[in-house]
Amino acid sequence: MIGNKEDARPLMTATRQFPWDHPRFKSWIAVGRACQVMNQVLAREIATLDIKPPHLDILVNLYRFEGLTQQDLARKLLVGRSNMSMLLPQMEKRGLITRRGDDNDRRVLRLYLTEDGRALAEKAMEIQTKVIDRMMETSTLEECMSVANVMERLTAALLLRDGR
Amino acid sequence: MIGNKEDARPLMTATRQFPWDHPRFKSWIAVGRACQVMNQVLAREIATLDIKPPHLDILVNLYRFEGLTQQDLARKLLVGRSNMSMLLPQMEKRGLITRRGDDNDRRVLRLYLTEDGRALAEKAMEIQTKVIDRMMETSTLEECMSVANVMERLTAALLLRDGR
DNA sequence: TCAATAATGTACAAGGTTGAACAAATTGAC
DNA sequence: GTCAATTTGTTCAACCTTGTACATTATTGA
Repeated sequence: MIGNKEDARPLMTATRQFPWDHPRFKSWIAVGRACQVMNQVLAREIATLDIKPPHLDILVNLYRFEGLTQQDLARKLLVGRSNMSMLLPQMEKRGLITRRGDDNDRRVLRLYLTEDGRALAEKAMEIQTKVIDRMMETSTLEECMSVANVMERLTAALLLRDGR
Repeated sequence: MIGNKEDARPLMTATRQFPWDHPRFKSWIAVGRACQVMNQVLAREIATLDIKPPHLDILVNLYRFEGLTQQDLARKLLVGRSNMSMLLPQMEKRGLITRRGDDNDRRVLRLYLTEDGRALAEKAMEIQTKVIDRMMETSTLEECMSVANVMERLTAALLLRDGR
């Protein structure tokens, strides 16, 4: 025989293992892409309200948790304090939120939605819900819950391991 | 009877349905958070190579698909052309890539990794793979593949529906 | 009580991302 | 062949995000 099995095998198994061939790698890349597309679509949709994703996140969180401090909010959104210091004054000037000092701790500013802010938040959440529904309707509820499960485990693991 | 069944029911069903109570909404929020944490951890890890996530994406894609044009690359990464026009000259100055004009179409610039770029890409991909593995090891391979499946369907649906 | 330490919010510089306007090159229709 | 429409890459201004340094206020411990 000119080419026996021992000759051929190494050529196959020696082929470099590229990251993009790993199932976990591929899986995560898909997640990243989905997120990116999602954010772009969401950004386009809420542009009709003249806000962007970061403002949406702020509105939703203040709608849900009134009286948060800037630090609390930054932690919830996983961004830096300085980020809040840039965005919140804008939104205050625009009449969407108010910042009131706390009497017990004069370092902190507590955040509240104004009437306009609350109304805008509701409109924005309606849009957001519609986009998410449109997106996730390609999956069963069972799949959605499985995805949520995986993501929560994974986030917890990473946060525990690598601090914030 | 003072309170019959018809009285009680409305009080239950009339409670406002908040977006964050919808399984699909919650699921998606979990995905977004996971992505955010992941990118932050990845950014910290590859900072040792003095690059940031966007540079990593570029390196990996050029490693895999040599001779892409700037437009091709931008489309793959789902970013604007102008973004590439800002980042690529930096990377060229740094000696990681070369940009050569195409003789058949003198508008386009084709992109190639240099030796340094290729070496850096390999180091970066190693780090990226390690981070992803660490993150996804909280899930079974089966779950990973299910997640990938959901994400791909969802991305396709959104891209088809809302253009790029 | 008083000093060291920590927490909160701000200011600023640096850098990534975008969209619009632009020049150069290609394509297609007539 | 010629002119309009399209494609590619660049420039620019605007905005978001980050990290660092800073001032102010709380908390802790001698």
